[in-house]
This record gives sequence, structure tokens and C-alpha cells, in this order.
Amino acid sequence: MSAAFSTTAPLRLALVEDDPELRQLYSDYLCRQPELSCVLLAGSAEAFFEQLPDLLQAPQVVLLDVGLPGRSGLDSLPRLKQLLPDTEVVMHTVFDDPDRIYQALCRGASGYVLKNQPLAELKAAVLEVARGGAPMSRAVARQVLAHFKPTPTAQAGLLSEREQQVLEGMVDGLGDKQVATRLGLSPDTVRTHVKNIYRKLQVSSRAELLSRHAKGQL
Amino acid sequence: MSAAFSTTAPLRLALVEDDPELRQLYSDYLCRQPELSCVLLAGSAEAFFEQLPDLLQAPQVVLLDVGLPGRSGLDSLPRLKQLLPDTEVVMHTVFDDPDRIYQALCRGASGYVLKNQPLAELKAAVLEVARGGAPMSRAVARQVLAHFKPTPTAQAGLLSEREQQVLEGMVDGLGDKQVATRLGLSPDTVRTHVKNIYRKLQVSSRAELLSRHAKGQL
DNA sequence: CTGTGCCTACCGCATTTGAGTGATGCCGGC
DNA sequence: GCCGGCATCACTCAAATGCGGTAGGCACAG
Repeated sequence: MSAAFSTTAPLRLALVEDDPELRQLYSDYLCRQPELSCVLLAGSAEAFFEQLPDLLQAPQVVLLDVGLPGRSGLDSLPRLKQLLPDTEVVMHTVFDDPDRIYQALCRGASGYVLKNQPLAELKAAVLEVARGGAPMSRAVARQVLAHFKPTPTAQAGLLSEREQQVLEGMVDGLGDKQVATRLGLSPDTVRTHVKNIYRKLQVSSRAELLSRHAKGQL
Repeated sequence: MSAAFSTTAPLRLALVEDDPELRQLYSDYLCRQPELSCVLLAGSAEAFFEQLPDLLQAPQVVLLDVGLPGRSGLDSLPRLKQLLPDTEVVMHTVFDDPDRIYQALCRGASGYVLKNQPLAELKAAVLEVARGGAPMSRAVARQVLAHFKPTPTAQAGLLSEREQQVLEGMVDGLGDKQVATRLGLSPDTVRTHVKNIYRKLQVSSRAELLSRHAKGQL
């Protein structure tokens, strides 16, 4: 909701990128934009943190490379967000593997753009995140959505209907007896179902099952 | 990477929207686009499913209103994806509450755009999803990201560092002993930590803890 | 100095859970 | 009709877990 009119002061941007050529390229382009103002350029996370105290005002957006030498961008994210809770971080990288994306988002990134995109996209992402958005490259957005999808692999057809219901109860954090009550069954029956579920899903404890459920496959 | 050149056949789009005026407005606009072809217009989920068999080719994208009379868009999503697994669904609505968004994504939506946006945005979303993207309005994207964030509420400060580590182990589906091994502790120590965690987080079983963790507070 | 909280570790006990075995009845395919 | 899968219930046994207490060492605040 905060203003972003042409009369607004340029957005304070920090750029962390280890490749000197790329850094030059990006900063050249981004700094030329009237809406932006590069207040910090760093080639590593360490350099970034060192330069931070020199700034009069904290950057509003940090464009952070994931694959940095030394402390990776991913690793320094928590500290960055701790020092600058109100600063938006956009990850910038060639990696589009689910795990890195997941880690970045969990650690407080508000955007994730890939490096194979036109510079205009990069600029758009920076502006977008400053406006309260969450810019993500196509592939990244899909990965993110994949985290929510049911992954109809195992369950569909594998587990019988009753077993599904029992599983549901377990997922809700209930014990065998409570599940039995909910379904109007004998606790022993539930126990049998649970055992069969374990066998079918290849796990051997409630914890494992719930862990799996929470992660990949619902 | 799939082609989207001007020589490509127009994208087959289905539009499900209960408000006749809006439906008219959207279809007028979208159908005028050379890249798009509205093959189905429906005012309800029921009408959509009825008209489906009449089509020569299934729609490639469905623009689905969330707040439909009768079977809501949200409720009909699973069936839609079951019938048309390869069709991309973009939710279209005025609602931006986290729960509805979460439900939609879990049920297979690949996009979620709000209704307060210019028509060009709508068109862009349809094209984007067809290209393998995941178009989301600003507010929606933020909600989605919020699902990954640590929710610094409870855990931060509430649980000690050691307890965090133990919790992590439990979340990974490990037993007490395995957690102990991982952290180089006595199983008894882990048990003590677990007890304290339960007390602090107000739960009384592993299942409850993991369930909570999976749901609200990651 | 004292209290408080954390980390560590142990004891004991009741309950829950994982794992094995068996049994009954229903249903559907071969 | 037989076999396999499913749902139901039962019994046993051992391991894991939940719950209560105790206790020494450490660090920090009052």
C-alpha cells in the first residue's frame, strides 16, 4: 500500500553477487533505472555485512546470489533478516532445485528469480517485491506450488478407503483409541489398519508417517 | 519451452463465473484476444461439467471462480482435475484469505488471481499458466510465501536452542534414540528435552506435535 | 548470594505403540 | 468354488513413549 509514485525517492537496493562481471552488468543496468538506487555492492555475504554499518539508511531490497563463495547466500539469509527485518530479499541464482528454493523461502526470502532472465525481469522483480509482491520465475513458482499438491502417487488406490480415514485421524494428531472413537471402531481394528498402512507406505512409526505426510506426499 | 508463437492455435479456455455481467465482460475481453479461444462458458460448476462432454477438445486452461453458487469452485476442483488432469486451473476470486488459497493450491490449482485487477492481468495469467507458470496476484503470492516462513511466534525464544534441535529431529520422523545419536546425547536427555517441549508447546504426544508442526506453525 | 533457567542424565511406572498371529465374514475375479 | 484383498476384532510380547521426580553443573540477573 505504501506509495510508489514517480515522485518517491528511489528504492535503496543492495546487490550481492560474486561474479565481478555479472555484478557490474547488473549494477550498471539497475542503477541506471530512475526508480532504483544501488546503495551497496558486495561480492560476498561477508563483504555485505561489513559494508552494512556504513550505510545511512538500510537497503529496502537485497538482491542476493544463492551461490556465494564462503557463507552462501542461503546461509546468510537468516542473519540478514535478523539484522534487517524490514528489508525484502530476492534470491537470484541459476539453481532452481526444489530444496534450495524451499530453504530460501523458509529463511525469509520474498522473491526468487533465476539468472537466465532478461534484465527487465530483474528490475521488475525488485520493484514488485518492494510493492509487497513475491516475484518468482516461472519454474520457481511451479516448484512452490508443487509443495502444496497432494502428490497423488501413493495414496490414490494404494490405501483403501478405511485406511485413508485412519490415516486422516493420525495426521490430525490423534492416538489409536481416539481414531477408533471417531470412526466408531474397536481400537484393535484401528491398530490393524495402522499396521497395514505402515506396510503399504513403507514406514515403521507414527513419527515417520507424519513426517512424510508433512513433506512430500500427502 | 513449448511453443507459444503467433502461429500456434489459440489456447482453449473455459470460463466459469456465476455473475452474468462479469462473465460477459470477461468472455468479451478474453475471446477477443487472438491467443485465446473461449470454448466453454458456465455459470456454475454443474453447468461446466455438463458442457464438458460436448467439447471436441478439452480446455487447456480453466478460469474458475471460487465463490460459485451450489458446488463451489473450490469443491469442484478435485473432480475437475480428476477429469482433466492436464488442464491448468486458475482460480479467480475476490477472496484472498489464506485458507481458501491454501485449499485451492492443495487441490490442484496452478494459479490464483484476484478480481480487482485489470483485464490485461487476467489475460496474462491465463497465458502464463499455459506456459507452465503459476500466476498469482501480489497478495496471494505473499500468502503462499507465508506458508513457508518460520512463524517466529511460538518457537522463537520459547524453545531453547537445544530444544529446537530436538524438535527438528522429531519433525524428521526420528525416535528419541535416533535424535540422541544425531545430537550426541544420551537418550534420556533427549527424553527430558521432549518433555519440556511438550510442556512449552502445550501438546502431549508426538503425533500432536508433528500434526501441529505440519499445520499452523512450521 | 540466591533464584531461575538450561543442559545434562538417571529412575520408575503406566500407557501407547509396533509387530506377529489368528480368526471371521464379505466381496469380486478367475 | 477357491483365492486374494478388505474390514473387523482379539491376543501376546517387546519396545517406545508420556509423565513424574531427582540432581549436578553452568550461567546470568537481581
